[in-house]
Amino acid sequence: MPELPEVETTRLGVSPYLKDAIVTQVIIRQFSLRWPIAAELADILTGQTIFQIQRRAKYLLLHCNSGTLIIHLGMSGRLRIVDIEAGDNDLQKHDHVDITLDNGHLLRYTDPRRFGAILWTSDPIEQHPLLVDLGPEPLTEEFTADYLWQRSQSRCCSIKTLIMNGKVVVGVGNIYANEALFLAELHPKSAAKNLTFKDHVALVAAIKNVLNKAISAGGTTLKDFRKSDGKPGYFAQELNVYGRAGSPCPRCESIIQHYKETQRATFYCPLCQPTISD
DNA sequence: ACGGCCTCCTGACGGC
DNA sequence: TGCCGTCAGGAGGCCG
Repeated sequence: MPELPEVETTRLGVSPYLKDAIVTQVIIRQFSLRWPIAAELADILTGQTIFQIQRRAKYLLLHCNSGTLIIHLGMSGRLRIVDIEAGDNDLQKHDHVDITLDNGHLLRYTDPRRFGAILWTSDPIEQHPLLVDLGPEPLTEEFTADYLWQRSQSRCCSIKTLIMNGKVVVGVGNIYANEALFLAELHPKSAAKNLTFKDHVALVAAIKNVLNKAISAGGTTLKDFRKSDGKPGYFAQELNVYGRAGSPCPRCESIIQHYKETQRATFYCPLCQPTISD
């Protein structure tokens, strides 16, 4: 589930419970995630106060007294807040980590595919190897058409590959890359360097637009954030092309096409998103 | 430096 | 019903 809007929704949902809470206990049931959870994590984290919950790209950063807990949800990760008293009853398959707090709640990390990560660092967070080379946040003023244009000029890759590259801009996953290219009326395969400046203006606006809308839609699920596990699909009815191969384009009713672009499912409208020739 | 392919893992779904 | 192949929202690592 987690693309940037999901991670941001998660941050908004868990922050009120985590902020200024003290960790009283850490239970790790499964150490084997993308990278192994440090054996000493429970000892390190217990007793720490969580001061601030930040998001950078798709990483959640829990700033504590003596360092930062880095959480990534991978493809299938979720966080939820559970009442301590309900804790054992609520336990489900793939609930790998519990972080118990002094306010009667615990933060529970679930991840069936285990592509996610939970890492601790006591170094300055911006220098962490996973974060140091990341591009700008798409929803900040740093991410402009001028910037993306400049980053396109030396590239041979497709525009879709470019906007999904975290060193260029973070947080644009496969769904929103597809959707943003539809809104900007650009073929995913277009060579980045062949697009005009005007194309970049449209694309940057489309990326910001689709991410903001998805975050707003996530906000509506926020209400039942503590209930079950907020089913996905709340933004699904707003998707124009993703997952809609063979269906009519919502704009012109041409049939949505489908292919693989660097191993990722890619969808486009052949009429609205014309091919750019080299 | 860059682009493309592979990989980690479980679960859902479609075809036979 | 069950078995098997295919696919899935991420992204680091490796190779050319």
